[in-house]
Amino acid sequence: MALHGLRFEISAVCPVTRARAGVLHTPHGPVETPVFMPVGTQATVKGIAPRELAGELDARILLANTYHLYLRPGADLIRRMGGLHRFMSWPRAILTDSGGFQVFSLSGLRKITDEGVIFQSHLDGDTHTFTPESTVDIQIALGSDIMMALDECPEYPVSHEYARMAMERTVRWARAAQVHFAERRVELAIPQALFPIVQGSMFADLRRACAVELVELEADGYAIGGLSVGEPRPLSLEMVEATEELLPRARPRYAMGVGMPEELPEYVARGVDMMDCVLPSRNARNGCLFTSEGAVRIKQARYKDDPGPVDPQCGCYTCLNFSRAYLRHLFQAGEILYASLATLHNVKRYLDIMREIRRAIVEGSYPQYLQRARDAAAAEEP
RNA sequence: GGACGGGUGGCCGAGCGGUUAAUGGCAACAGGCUGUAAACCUGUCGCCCCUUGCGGGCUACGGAGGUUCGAAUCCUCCCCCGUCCA
Repeated sequence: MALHGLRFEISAVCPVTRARAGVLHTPHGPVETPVFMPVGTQATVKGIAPRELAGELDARILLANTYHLYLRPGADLIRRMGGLHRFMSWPRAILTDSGGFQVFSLSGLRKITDEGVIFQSHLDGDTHTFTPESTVDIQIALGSDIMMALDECPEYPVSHEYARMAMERTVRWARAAQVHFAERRVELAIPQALFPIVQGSMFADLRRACAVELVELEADGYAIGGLSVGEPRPLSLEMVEATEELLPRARPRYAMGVGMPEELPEYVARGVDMMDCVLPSRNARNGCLFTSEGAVRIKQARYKDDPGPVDPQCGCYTCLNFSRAYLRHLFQAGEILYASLATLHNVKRYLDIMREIRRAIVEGSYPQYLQRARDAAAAEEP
């Protein structure tokens, strides 16, 4: 049995769906799952202070990005400043993405080889190389609680042949990362965890093959990556279904980069414990607020003189104190407070959804919850 | 009173005889955003018409005339605005 840096306790299991509720015991505190992890790419969830994240929002874990922090301000600097937690004054858990997604999204600036990725910085064009080993080292320097193995996230659509090649490379990289990490873990006596990432594009056979290979690593947890890259929504869920049953039940599963609010219960129903997505924060800044009654595009003229709160059901600072008219005004005026208030609300919405989901699982009523969520989502269809 | 410089679509501002309903920018409006190159990007943006495809009609560059096949662009007068000189 592998030495797990991360204890995962399953506290309740849905008798009908694949959903389960648990607690992830990280070096920086417990994380109740299913969990949504707000994205703080550059060591900040844009627009929200850690005081709010840990206080009102009560987020237990954030995402940060290896690629961005490596380029700026540099992993070594962050290490010298006491590590990422101290640097950004976030005492709770942090998961760092490996930079694999940037390999995908910066496709014009990179070259993939078996050894790793050669890419150009989007900041100054400098050439850099990421290898499975180097990204582990960077993440160790950052001091994240959960590190991700370097992977290749293919675009969509892609041929079966290419998807297979990328998947096999991702498996090789995951092994290399795991071996390197195992050495470093013993050497440094660090409590961090490392997740490999299941790839295989939208081909169930490749997803399964990948999962089988990765499970042999006896990793701390498993991520399902390469979703939400432009494919039809049902495909994402199918890929999770194809993968999930092969992953060890005792380990956390992380669906990377998903999803829309109404999709969250669907992933959980398919056995996903962890998710992250830029939607709540990015869409907030771009004028789209998620509410219990669907999306409110606060930038629309119809809210110009709307005195009501963004979401009457929401108890966040924004909803308790400000009108839609005021928020729209702030958005129109380009005021920085808008981003802050809007992001606070959207992230709260996501975290609230996850808390509702968890409560339903624990109470044994998740199937009913899921049905209600589906009905509500269907009612909001145009 | 005189000398210059100006008045362009919601605003600023190009154009200075013809493919100009009129470059740009801003504003406005709509849409998009899924491990964040994103406080970003795309589209629309005079009015009316069969949504018919680079389609048709009307009204437009301070006002009124004029020159010309053709004018926001040239000429005349008038009205405003700015700067300077008395």
